[in-house]
Amino acid sequence: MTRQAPASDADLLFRVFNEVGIIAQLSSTAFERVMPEGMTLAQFTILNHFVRLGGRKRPSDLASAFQVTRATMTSTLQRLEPKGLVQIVPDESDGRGRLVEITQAGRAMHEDCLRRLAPLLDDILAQAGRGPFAAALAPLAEIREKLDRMRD
Amino acid sequence: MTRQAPASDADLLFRVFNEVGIIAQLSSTAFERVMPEGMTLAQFTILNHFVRLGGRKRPSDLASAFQVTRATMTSTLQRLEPKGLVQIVPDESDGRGRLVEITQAGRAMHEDCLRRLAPLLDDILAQAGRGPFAAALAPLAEIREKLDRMRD
DNA sequence: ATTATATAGTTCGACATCAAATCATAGGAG
DNA sequence: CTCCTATGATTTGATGTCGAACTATATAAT
Repeated sequence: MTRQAPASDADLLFRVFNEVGIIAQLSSTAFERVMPEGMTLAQFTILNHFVRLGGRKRPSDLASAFQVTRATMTSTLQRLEPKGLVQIVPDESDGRGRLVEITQAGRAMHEDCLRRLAPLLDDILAQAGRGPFAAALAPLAEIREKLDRMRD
Repeated sequence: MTRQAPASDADLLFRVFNEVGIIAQLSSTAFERVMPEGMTLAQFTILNHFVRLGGRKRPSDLASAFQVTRATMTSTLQRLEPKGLVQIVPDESDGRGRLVEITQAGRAMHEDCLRRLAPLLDDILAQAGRGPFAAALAPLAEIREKLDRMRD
């Protein structure tokens, strides 16, 4: 039902990356459609990080945590800060660095996002069940880890 | 090894979408780093479509085939056409429509891309093996299919 | 101390992407 | 035939993303 067996290993990889690309696309736009006006997945991901782990982080540490360039992180932080969702202060111990932390408004926004996301996740679970997700998680984590390591 | 079991179904979905997002990011930038100057994954994907299936397609059909908006397809075609990789002609049977087809230069570019991609795929296979890809393909296809259907 | 190299952050230009608005043509209802 | 709605394509404005170039500070080498 899911088509024929791949003709080669290259073909297999091609198909996996293709599915991954489409799912990333569909899921991120579905997420953003239910989020509060102006919030994006990239911005939410940063708020989520601080809600889970707390503390302060340098922009470059956030960049490597999320596998984006420092330039990308600069850009995203420049949208979060004016909205008052994060606060950025100079790093006293390093004249080059800055430190990012979440604000109360940021926590509230995160809560709001989670509330709005819940029905969407329920919908997806109702449609697909947890089966394919449970089956996909471990192999995806392994692929991600290897690709990640290849970058260095 | 791959962390703890998810605390909830929502958490499971979260993690899968997170892995998918990172893999999509890493793979597309890895692809683009080996491609000829100026070629992107989005552009290659279109050439690939025509090499595999031939014929002519309307932009809106391409858009739905690749799960992007018509606006996105317009933008990508506007980069391919000036490079002479595709040709766009008016649709005689519909005054609104246009028809896209690949050119000889487009086929040559596609060949070149494939040649450059091969070592990268070999690299990935050497690092990760085909195992995780084979394990991930079917569940990913199922997830994609369900998400896809939810859009309508 | 001076110089060289590395690192943190930003800026810039390019591309992909979306949503919303717009324009043109097609097709159907009266 | 006229009007209304649907559809194909484009434009516009915003965001995320990259790589490359740049500024400033830190660290190491001599």
